[in-house]
Amino acid sequence: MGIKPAKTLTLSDIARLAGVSESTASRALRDNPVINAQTREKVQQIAAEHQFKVNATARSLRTQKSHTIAVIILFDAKTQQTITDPFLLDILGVIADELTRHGYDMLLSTSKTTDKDWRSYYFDSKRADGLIVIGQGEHDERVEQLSSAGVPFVVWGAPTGSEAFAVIGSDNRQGAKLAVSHLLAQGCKRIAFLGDIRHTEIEMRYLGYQDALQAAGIKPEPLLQLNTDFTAQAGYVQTQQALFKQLGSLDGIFAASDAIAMGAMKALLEHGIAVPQQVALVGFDDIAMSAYCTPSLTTVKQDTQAGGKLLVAQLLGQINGAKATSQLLPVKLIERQSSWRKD
Amino acid sequence: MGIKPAKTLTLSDIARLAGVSESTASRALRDNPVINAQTREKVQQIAAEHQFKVNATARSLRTQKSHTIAVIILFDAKTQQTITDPFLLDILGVIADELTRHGYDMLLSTSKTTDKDWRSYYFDSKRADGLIVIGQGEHDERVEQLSSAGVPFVVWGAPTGSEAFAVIGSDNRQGAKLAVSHLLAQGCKRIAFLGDIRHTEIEMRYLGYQDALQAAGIKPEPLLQLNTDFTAQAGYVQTQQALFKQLGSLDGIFAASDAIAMGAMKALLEHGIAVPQQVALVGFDDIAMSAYCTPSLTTVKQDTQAGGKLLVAQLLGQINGAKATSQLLPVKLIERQSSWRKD
DNA sequence: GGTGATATTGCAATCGATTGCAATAGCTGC
DNA sequence: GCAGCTATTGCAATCGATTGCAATATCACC
Repeated sequence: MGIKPAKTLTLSDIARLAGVSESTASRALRDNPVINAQTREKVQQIAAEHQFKVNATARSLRTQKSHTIAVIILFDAKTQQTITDPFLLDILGVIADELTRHGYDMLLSTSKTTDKDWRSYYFDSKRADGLIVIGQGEHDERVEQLSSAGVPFVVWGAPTGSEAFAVIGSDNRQGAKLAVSHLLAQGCKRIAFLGDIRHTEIEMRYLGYQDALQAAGIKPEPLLQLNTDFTAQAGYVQTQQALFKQLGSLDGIFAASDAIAMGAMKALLEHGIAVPQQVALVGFDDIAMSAYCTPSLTTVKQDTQAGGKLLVAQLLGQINGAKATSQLLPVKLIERQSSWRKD
Repeated sequence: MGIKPAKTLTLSDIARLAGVSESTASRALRDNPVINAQTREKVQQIAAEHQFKVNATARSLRTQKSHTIAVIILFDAKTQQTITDPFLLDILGVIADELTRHGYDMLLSTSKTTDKDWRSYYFDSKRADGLIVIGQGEHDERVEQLSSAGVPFVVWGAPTGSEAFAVIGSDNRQGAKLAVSHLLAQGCKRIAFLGDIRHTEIEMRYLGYQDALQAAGIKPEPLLQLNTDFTAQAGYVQTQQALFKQLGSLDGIFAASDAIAMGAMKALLEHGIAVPQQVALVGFDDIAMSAYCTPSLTTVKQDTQAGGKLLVAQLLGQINGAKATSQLLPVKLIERQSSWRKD
């Protein structure tokens, strides 16, 4: 108190202080080469002295560019819970850094809220110049809408090669195949799949799972696929149920995310089942924690660094008129203790 | 291609279509009671038909309100890495939901980028009406600056009762005291503290640690406090080093975050040290994973739900002229296997 | 000295919505 | 039939910056 919040200065104030017109001041601040060097420096110095900052709103209105990207995190419409998967934070961090590096602001939203119509809310209203949608979810219609509306946007999800918009994502199928082949190589015969195949990405992982089994001459058993939400809790519960039921002879589990895998591991250990000796376990994502559980978790590493950068690059390119293309990112199997049977 | 992005309509288009003036259209859309009911409905219907959305930029410029809050995540200036702690995602999710519930957008930024001056960048430029700063860090000067500049903002950190701005945060000291008292009650005699006390919040936890020891007549040993970053890796490394060094007689560890605790647990188990029998372990935060490691992690639960809501409520209140006040949130000890010596 | 080219600067319109104030129409009551 | 109200609507200014175009100054060169 006592300190009166100095009324923010406007460009016209700066112009007056520098003894030039608003237009000159504006050009000087934007380093327009048409302005005399001395004038430019004088204006810039005065602006700096007074800590003048261009009013972003006015600029946006005039230039018709918000220099802002909306990032929308989709999550399960059923479990109306907040975002929790650590993997999200990973990729979000990369996107945030990339955007700021390019001079863009990031508007973050979880889909629950702006339920109906992102396009209207973020794009038509000029809040954002483009959208990044994370999690293609269950073939969301809202994404399809976007593509037919000329809105610049990219999706983190499962590229199929045939979609009408740009999707960036890991090679889920190949990753899953690597994981399951690895389990088979460790001697596993009956491998369960924990993951909700109604999500496109997970569906691809399930296909990779089947690929690996078939390549080994094993017929996939539909009963071994258990729809599981993206949480440790869901992994725990499903594993418990699976073990209590007819699936007693399991000797391997492939979980569609590391969080699920950790839940599964908990359930196994609680039942006195040795990991990896009795049941070998592989996850997906390679979140930071995976290396630090016991036994440490074998998993398929998604390259969030490359993914985030690519999302941003493609989107900004699209905003500048280029055509964005889908892209599949290579993945890598990280072998750790949860699957490693050395004998 | 083929689909031409229909030029977005403006208010004046709607007004023309409805056969009224812009002012009437504007008032009709905002449910201004001075407008005739029939006129209002006609305008609203036409607007809906054409999916008209008010240009947020123009509105912001005219009303001098952005209806946007900037959320700034501070992290260690030393380890210039991206945000990774799962706890952040927790509270971020709550804040995001709360803000949208109040009709505000959320601009997210990590401090690395807008290094110098958030006030200028977010507030002076009118990008945001207020700021939420997460992680008070090491007595950041930039926060102090804010308070003397009349910018509406609140901080998630460690309320001391004497700061010049509103800080919301958990009762870190009490939480730590609970945790360490619990360890003592389990029979621990020499308890290490893993956490970087240059962070205000961690400093408070260290004070609570000392409180508990002193209450039990034990003199805290400075050597048992090890500065540790907020990662599982740091927890792992520090624990390893601690064990290799002179601290062989440890029988308890209090980690300043769950991530650190999990790293510590890994190191202990790798060395064949039984948890909790030889060394009992307690963390802080209660992130989702804590219940699913093995042994499951005893921890101090922070109420992110209450915290996020309070941050938003205080900030919006402040924007509307109320005075924001600091507040200490109660915490709760969650006893799990990593510390429970039943005998 | 005159002509044209070049370097700088300023005028004024513009982006799209909001809002104070004035204007009009319709109605009431005497 | 008219003063005085109320209910509605529209005019025009405004928020703050950007930019096409015009205006002026300066200089070179013949």
